[in-house]
Formats: sequence, structure tokens, C-alpha cells
Amino acid sequence: MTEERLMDKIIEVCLRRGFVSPAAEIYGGVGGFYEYGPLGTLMMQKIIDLWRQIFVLDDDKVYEIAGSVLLPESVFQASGHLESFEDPLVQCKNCKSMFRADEIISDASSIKAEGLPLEELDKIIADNNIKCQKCQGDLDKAKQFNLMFKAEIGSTGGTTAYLRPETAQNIFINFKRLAGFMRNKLPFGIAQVGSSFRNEISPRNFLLRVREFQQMEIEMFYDPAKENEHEHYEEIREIDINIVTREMQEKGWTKPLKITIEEGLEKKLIPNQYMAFFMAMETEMLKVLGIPENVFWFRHMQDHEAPHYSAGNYDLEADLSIGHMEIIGNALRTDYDLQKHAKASGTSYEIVVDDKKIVPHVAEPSLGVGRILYTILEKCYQDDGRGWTWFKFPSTIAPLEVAVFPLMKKDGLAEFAYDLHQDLKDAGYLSFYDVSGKIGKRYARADEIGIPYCVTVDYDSLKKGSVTVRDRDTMKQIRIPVEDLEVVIGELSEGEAKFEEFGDFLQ
RNA sequence: GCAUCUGUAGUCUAGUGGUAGGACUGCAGCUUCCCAAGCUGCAAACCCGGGUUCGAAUCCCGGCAGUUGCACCA
Repeated sequence: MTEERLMDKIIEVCLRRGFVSPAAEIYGGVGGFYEYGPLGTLMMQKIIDLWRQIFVLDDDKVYEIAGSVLLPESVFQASGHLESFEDPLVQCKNCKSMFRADEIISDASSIKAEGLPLEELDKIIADNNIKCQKCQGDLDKAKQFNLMFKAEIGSTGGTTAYLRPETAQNIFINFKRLAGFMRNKLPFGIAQVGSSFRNEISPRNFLLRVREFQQMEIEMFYDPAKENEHEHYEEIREIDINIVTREMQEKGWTKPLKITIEEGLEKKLIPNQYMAFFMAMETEMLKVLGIPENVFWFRHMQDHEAPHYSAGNYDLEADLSIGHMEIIGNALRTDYDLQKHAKASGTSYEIVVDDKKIVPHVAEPSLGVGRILYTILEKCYQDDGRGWTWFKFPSTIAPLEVAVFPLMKKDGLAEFAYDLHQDLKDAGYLSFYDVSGKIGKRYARADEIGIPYCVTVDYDSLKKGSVTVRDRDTMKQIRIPVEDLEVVIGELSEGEAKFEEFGDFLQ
């Protein structure tokens, strides 16, 4: 008997219960693309809503935009993506290993081959008799591997364009107008949520490595001279975060360091208050989403791991069943992008601060919706060993928040229950009504998709006007008057009251 | 991308060169029924294309998709 992987169990539930499925499945599918079903979409919306509340709506200085997904080549020429996305690769004819052409050349000779055209790379490899690093076999011709999806705009194919590999570029290329909207006063942030595309060589691991993904990003613009004057610093100063420093990585670490934001800044483990703010809020957000604090941390990435635009990356990694996985990227982009676009376009991106002209610096939290969703699924997945499984979602993320069942279909119970369900929906709850099958099976069906509370209408409901409420995680029940139902569900969902506060457990 | 193994109803599977069974799920109903376990009935599948063959879902080739390993991952 082989142990079934946790990821496989989660995929199975996702397919069967309408969370996520492969794109174009009836035509054989297409690697790296997924479609969110009814429950997956509800969860995705809840993740985005929570992010928007925390990072955008709660902050007067942050506004959200919706930019174009397809952008002309000039944007990526300036941003540096064209250059760093197009790696020339060579393949060994014998063992089929792939190498980066410029790297294999610089390893084997003193020639700097970065950025050279393919023909020259081929010539250098031939002239210097460079062989495969593994088996000494002959190398095939170099070819470009482009991680951006290319498109042609116009019926005659006049303009080359690319699907954006990150949402951020929309914000940088609109900086002038956005700064104008913010009345040219720093600091301010521009947020965006939407699809980005990367033509990954080998998509793998379900939602974790995909070619189209939803990002939630903010570009926070600030004066680098005031990088430790964040408006909300006092509110986050004492929040605990987990961190893995570069020093720890060199020594080999087993457990992340738990420190307060304040300590992190004092010990220079966090570069500035803007990065600190995002790290604190991300920690809080994941906890609200049902991901325990002890399974994720911020890792200060090594220089060679950081993106081309970053002066320092503090990625949030989670401990998943398949290993450590980057869920959120926090990049210190400095003035890299604004300078690049200002120069390439001839637009001035300077802002006057204290009578001096500066180009703002940028701190960027980039959160992957799919990766966060998968992490929630994995961390909330419960298995009692008898083949019963359920998701222990908090109400904040549960795709459906309450289920209403009649104990039986007859004697008016069904009608009573259905009206109750409608009332809950009118009150704003994501309610689910089910009459099919036995009551126990309906509880199981609700548990499997993580509905936190089940309300059952029985004969006492008709006689005495009371219903039972069942807690998913303990399977315990209480009986409450029907008129209290909305308030009780509301307080339970908000986490304002404990289940047992509303009545004695039945049986 | 290379190598490897794999691809049968919604899910998990059995199976033979002569077009498929099961379990669970789903649906309809019975059972006065509060934790998926009773009964009846219904629905539902051989990844796609080509080849070999009288005949292939079963053999071969190619594609697509997935697993694992390598490589890649701004």
C-alpha cells in the first residue's frame, strides 16, 4: 500500500466538489492552466476581499487600479523583463541536459557572453570547443526560451506585445497620472489585482506552479530619506513575525527566528518600516485565513535568488507537504523601475519633497492568490482516519458559511427550512440548503467543503420555534430560538462568541 | 525541455485482441431518519490521432495531460 500524497487528496476533493479543475479538460487539458469552479471562486473572492480590506481600504493612502493585461514590447524592454526573461539555452545532444548558453560559456572560458545574439553564442561554443558539463557530449544550437507570452496586435501584426509577467508594470508606466491623482504627495500606494502570465518550462504541483495566476500587488512609493517614518508603524511595532536571515541560511537552519517587527528593524533584519509594515500585515492576514503562524516565515533571499529589479527580497514561504514554497514575494524595488521607464519614455518621474526633486523608492508585496488558496486547503484539511475528511476553514474563508437542513422532507419541515435558508441569504450569509439523503450524509457533505455551521429544522422547530445548530469541528449541537439564528450565526462567524455560549450541548 | 512511470463513469478502480464490470458519489423514491453504513430504480467511462488486424479500450507509433527525478523558476 502506497501512502497517498496530501496534494493528491486535495486535488481529488477539488475536482469532485467544484473548487478547481484543469483548463480545457475535455480537449486533453493544457499544462499550467486551471479553472476555478463555484467553491474555488467563492474562496478566491474572499481572499481578494480580505486583502483589499487590509491593504487598500484600511489605508487612506492606497488606491486600487485595474490595468491592461496585454502590453506593448516597449514596456518590457524598459523594465528589463525582455532581457532577463529571454534566456538563451543550449541542450546536450547526448544526455539532453539543458544549460544557459551564457553561463556554460563563462564557466568554460573567460568570455562574457551575456546578452549576445544566438549565432555568436553558437560560434563561441564551436570555436572554444565547449562541451556538455555532465557528459562531455556535443551541444546543440542555442535557442531562446522566453518566459513571456508573445502576441501580435493589429490585423497585420504590426506591434509586438506580451502578456504581463507581473501586474506591477501597469503602475510604473502610469506613475505620472497616478502621482497626479495622489496630488504628488508621498507616500502613497497603488494596488492591483489580476492575472499575470509566465510561460513556465514545466508547470507542476497543481496550483503552485502555473502559467496564469492571480496576483495581488501594491507598489508603495516613498521618499527613501523617510523610509522609517511609516504612518502606521506604531500599530505594527509589536507584531511577531517569523524570519529566516541570510546568516541562518548559511549555517543551516531548522526553525525560523520569531521576533517582533521592532526587534527586526533594530537588528537590521528588516530593511525599513515600509517592508516591515507589509510583513506584519501579511502575517496577520494569513492567520485570519486559517494558516497557523508556525508554518510560514519570511526568508531573506540570497542575492542571486532575487529578481533583477530587487535590492532585497523577503519572501514569505510556507511549509507545505511538497516542501518549502514561496507564497508571497516582498521586494525592495528601490527606484529601479521608475528610473528605467522615465529614461526610456522621456517622462519625468520626479516628485518634489521638501523642495528637492526625488524619484520615489518602492516597496512591493506581491501575493499569489492561487498559492495562498492552496496553502489554506492544505492547512485546513482534516482526516479522521475513517475516510471522513473535511476542511477546517474559518468562516472568513469558508466558501459557504452556513447550511440549513430539514430533518426530513415531509410534514412541512422542508418548507420551514427553506424559508430559513432564504432569510439567512437575505441577511448576507452564504447559505446552503440541502434536503437530499439522510441527515448524517448531509452533515458529511457540508463538512467536506468546510461549511462551519449546520442548522437543522426538526419537529420542535414547528412546535416551539427552535432549531439546532451544529459545529463542524466538534460535531456538537446547541438549540436556539429561530429568531436568534441570524445573530448567533453572525457572532459565531465573526469569532465574537464561542459556540457553547449560546446553549447547552445536546445529548 | 530530457528521462521515467501512468491515463477506464463525477471519484477510486477490475478487466480480456471480439466495444466493459464493481465500489463510492449523484439523481428519483421508500424507510417518523440527528452524524456518510438499509431497500428499489435511474444516470454515467475505456485521453486524442494514426498504424497493425477481419476486429483494439487492450499491441505499436505520435500527440496531450499527470507523477517522480534532472534542468529551469526574473
